[in-house]
Amino acid sequence: MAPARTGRPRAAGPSPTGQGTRADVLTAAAALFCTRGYTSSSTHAIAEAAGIRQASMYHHFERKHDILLALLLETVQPSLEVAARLLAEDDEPAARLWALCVADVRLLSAGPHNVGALYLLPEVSEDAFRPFRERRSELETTYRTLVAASGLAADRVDISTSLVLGLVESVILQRKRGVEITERTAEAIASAALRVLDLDPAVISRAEDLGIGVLDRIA
Amino acid sequence: MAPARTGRPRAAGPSPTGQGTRADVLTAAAALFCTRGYTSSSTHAIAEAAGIRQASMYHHFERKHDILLALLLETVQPSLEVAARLLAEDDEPAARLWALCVADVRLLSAGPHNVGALYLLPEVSEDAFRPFRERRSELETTYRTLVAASGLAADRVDISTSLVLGLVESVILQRKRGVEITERTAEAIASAALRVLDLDPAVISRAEDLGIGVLDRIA
DNA sequence: ATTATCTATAGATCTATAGATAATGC
DNA sequence: ATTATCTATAGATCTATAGATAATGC
Repeated sequence: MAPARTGRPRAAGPSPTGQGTRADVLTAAAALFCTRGYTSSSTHAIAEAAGIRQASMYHHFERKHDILLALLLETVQPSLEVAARLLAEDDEPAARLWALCVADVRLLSAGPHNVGALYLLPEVSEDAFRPFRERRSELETTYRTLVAASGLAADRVDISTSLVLGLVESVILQRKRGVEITERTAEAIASAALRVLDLDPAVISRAEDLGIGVLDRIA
Repeated sequence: MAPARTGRPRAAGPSPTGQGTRADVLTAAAALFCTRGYTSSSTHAIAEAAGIRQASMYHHFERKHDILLALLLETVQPSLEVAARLLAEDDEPAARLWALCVADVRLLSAGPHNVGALYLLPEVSEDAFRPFRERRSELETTYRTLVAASGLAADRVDISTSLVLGLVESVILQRKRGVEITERTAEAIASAALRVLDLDPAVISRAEDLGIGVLDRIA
């Protein structure tokens, strides 16, 4: 969205993103929330980085909560879309799980800020962020569905799903440490996920091969 | 440490832990920091849970920072001790790595609070917590050393170490979701770590068998 | 006398609201 | 007239310090 054409001009110069004030605020808040956390990032600091005065943010967001909620939802949304498309495909579950892991690692690695770190903020368990937690829970259900369909003993589905999620989420901690995530890393994580499931090596090899095709089709 | 025998009596009754005020404060702060985070937990809220008035905390801790730092250091300390002992052993590296994973998962699962979550707080990257980050970095070095010694291609050591750490740390996120971690889970995670390294299945089996003995000896 | 607590508060925030202002649109 | 910004500020914090107080120890 282009900058507004009406309204009092900014005192501090033009929009840093050139995408309008809402985008300026979200970009500034993402940078601060990912590095310093939510409560420690004042609305004043966000506004300053967005190139406006503190009170002006309230023209675009009713409360500070709404800024983080918007960021969380726009972060999980692309993952949910990939997950929904994968659930509708007919390929082998292991190949689709591999593809989901690669896609999620790519999304977590993309962009200038480590937006996955938002999900680790303690404030996310507050009431205001329930809409995000529900979406996030849907995503985990997709992981669980694909794990279960990969031909695992039923009593290992829950723990295996957690371990797969742990591998994917490890890129968030990696980025926190400043490590750059490459496409090679994404595929290494997805393959590690299949090994964690303890599938037959032949099944794993084929899932990796098929997974590339699945990704091309849906991502 | 037993409650103090001198000093003005508390207005709010006896020490909740029965271990003295310092322990009361650390226990109260652990519960709050793990669930609501650092900046969101006021010194007033900590003091109230500890059974004293807000200002009385400053007799035991110079600054709020020092409370979190103490918690972080006492959380990483037992892991470092296990790691140091394992480095000094002669067993196969894969068996020692398996033992380190089990021991760390046990430590992360122990206690009433999810103290591992402290390590995920964004405030931990502030200057005041550098002493903790240094210890934590030593621990990661031990993981890397054991991974490297397990007979891996040199160009896979870094990524594999990150994945192993990710698996171990996944118990922090598990506990956040309310999942109880059992001994069976601890061993499942350690074994998953060896599979992530893509070691020969026979090597993995033996490492698991030997690992139990290593644990008995050092933990 | 020493100690650990207490009450009171200074000074620095921080969020959100009220209302003014300076643009464009009609 | 509408809009998006601005300035100013109310009211609610929150951390850390100052100094009083109520115990025990000697």
